Amino acid sequence: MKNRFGHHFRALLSEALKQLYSTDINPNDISFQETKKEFSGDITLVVFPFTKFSKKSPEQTAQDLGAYLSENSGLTENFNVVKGFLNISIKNEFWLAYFKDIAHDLKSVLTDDQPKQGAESTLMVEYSSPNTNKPLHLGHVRNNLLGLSVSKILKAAGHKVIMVNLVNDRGVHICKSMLAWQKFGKGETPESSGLKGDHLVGKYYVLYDQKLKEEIAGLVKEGMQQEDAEKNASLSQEVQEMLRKWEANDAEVISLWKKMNSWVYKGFDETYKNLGVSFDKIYYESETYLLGKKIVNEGLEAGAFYKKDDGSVWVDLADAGLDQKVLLRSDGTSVYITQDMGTAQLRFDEYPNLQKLIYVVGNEQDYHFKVLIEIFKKLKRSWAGGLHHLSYGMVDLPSGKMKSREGTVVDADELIKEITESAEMTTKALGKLDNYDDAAAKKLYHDLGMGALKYFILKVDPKKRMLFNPAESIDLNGNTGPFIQYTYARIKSVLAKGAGQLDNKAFESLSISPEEKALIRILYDYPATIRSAAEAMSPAQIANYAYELAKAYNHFYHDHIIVDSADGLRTSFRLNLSQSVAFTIQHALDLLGISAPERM
RNA sequence: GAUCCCGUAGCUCAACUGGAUAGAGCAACUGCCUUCUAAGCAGUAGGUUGCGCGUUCGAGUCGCGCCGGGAUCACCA
Repeated sequence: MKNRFGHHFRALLSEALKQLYSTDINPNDISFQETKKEFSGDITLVVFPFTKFSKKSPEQTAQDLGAYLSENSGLTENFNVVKGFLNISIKNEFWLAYFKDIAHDLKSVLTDDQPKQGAESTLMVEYSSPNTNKPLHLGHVRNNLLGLSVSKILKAAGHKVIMVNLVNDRGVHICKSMLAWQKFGKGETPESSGLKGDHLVGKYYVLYDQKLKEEIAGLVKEGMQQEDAEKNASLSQEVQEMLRKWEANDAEVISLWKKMNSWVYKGFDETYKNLGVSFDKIYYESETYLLGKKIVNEGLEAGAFYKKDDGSVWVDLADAGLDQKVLLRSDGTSVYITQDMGTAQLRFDEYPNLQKLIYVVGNEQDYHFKVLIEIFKKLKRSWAGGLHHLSYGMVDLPSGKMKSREGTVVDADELIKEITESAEMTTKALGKLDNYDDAAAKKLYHDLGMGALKYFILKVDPKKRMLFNPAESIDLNGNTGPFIQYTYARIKSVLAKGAGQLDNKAFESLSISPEEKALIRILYDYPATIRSAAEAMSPAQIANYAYELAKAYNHFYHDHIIVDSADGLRTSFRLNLSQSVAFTIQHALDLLGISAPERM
């Protein structure tokens, strides 16, 4: 049971078991659940587990416990027993009292309900982490949306969160686009070509691959073996040479590298802005890739790692069920994981209060992070248990996997553009643009398009692989972002109509309809939903919650007149209820990075 | 080959971590705008939860074995 009164009833039930059956059960081992809607009641206790103590039938046990709880809880209206299920109805007064609180100040209720956590619960979320050799694609979009939303949810749950990005700005793959531009670019720039910087650089990354393939094909035609041709192709040798020069700080190469990276960053900034993501701090791999060697040496001295005859350094993780892993090459240079060891150490040095370091990285790197965590356990770092890989599934297309070589990658910028245009078309077709100036209309299209996209991606459990169907992602009906946004705008419209009629708050005397009670119940669940979503690091829980709430509100809206001149108290109640729902929807959407338009 | 993840309605996803008759949306069909936004509401239809054993009062959920899909197993990142 996620509700707070679950706690109240757990303690009481524990006492009941002691009184009635002389059995000691820890209240935390007891759980209540929501009553299914086909039965009457609010919360349900499954009594089967207790029959072995009561030595009575499930029905009789439920009766006994129900009578006890009913007498002693002070919250119980009545109860009924169906088979082994004890259904308890909570008094309307309880719901109305809670509602009075949130109608008075929902914001405080939300924050008061989260555990008080100070700077000692600082968390760091690393996400996005792009390569600077090509533009962002759909896979990055899922990463960015998850990283942003998880960060916001953790903040809402009372943590201090530092959002960081680790930009992969160096390495062979970066040199490939640099080399191709140098050889074939003829000085092309974003300005001269009109191309967005990251797309321009991406173009040369692709071009490198093409040219290399051509060269290899030529060599093979001349009689060389495929493998030798790949090694001996002048392009791949030049790339290696360029990387060596980069690492040797060669002025010309560094200058080219800086120039092209600056193009990419400008392009990324635009995409990030459209996605609504931001970072508190950006790490660059060019500045961190050498970190970690010291840790390797330390581990070597401590006997946690070992050196092979050729000079390479390894860690043996067999006792953790993993393999051996290389940490330093035989020439002494560092590999990918060495860098990650260094940055992790750096971050815990920089932020001594850091409780958790959360990596938002795709599940193809599950093994990598298992290794990283085991390494730090072996090094006996106190914070090793604070490393957490938030592993998310790949994004598939209806046509199958995204493959950059086959050109089936969905480009992030293109996607954003199309989805915004689609929102524009629908909005115009529905004729909803009275009194909008151009700027407001443009913002609305963007908010709706991004609302559709973000909700579509975030409503799926992060752990699961998901299918991205472009046609469905722009859908605005049913279980979609715009449906929830629409509900918000609709409430805003009602509130405008009832302006000035919210002040009468003597709700105690009101009887409430099932639809109204359902709404209060759902509102009541929100703080616990935030906690649960934070613990699971799952924006999907927030998305599903927002949908449930919007759906319940539309049901209520359909069945009841809100602004009723004949009944001021009821009007005030329903307006307050509507306002609370609007606030909660807006809050939940914000946790997903989605904005709620005032009208649409 | 080894290890890990996933199989729920035609499609996309839920199912409060072992509880009642497995729920939503899309697509299909049927109703509801003279009343606060119809991007809405209500209804019909759609299931042997991949298959088989087992654990127990109870299994989509836990265990074992198959079948199918994916990922990882570089001195790449």
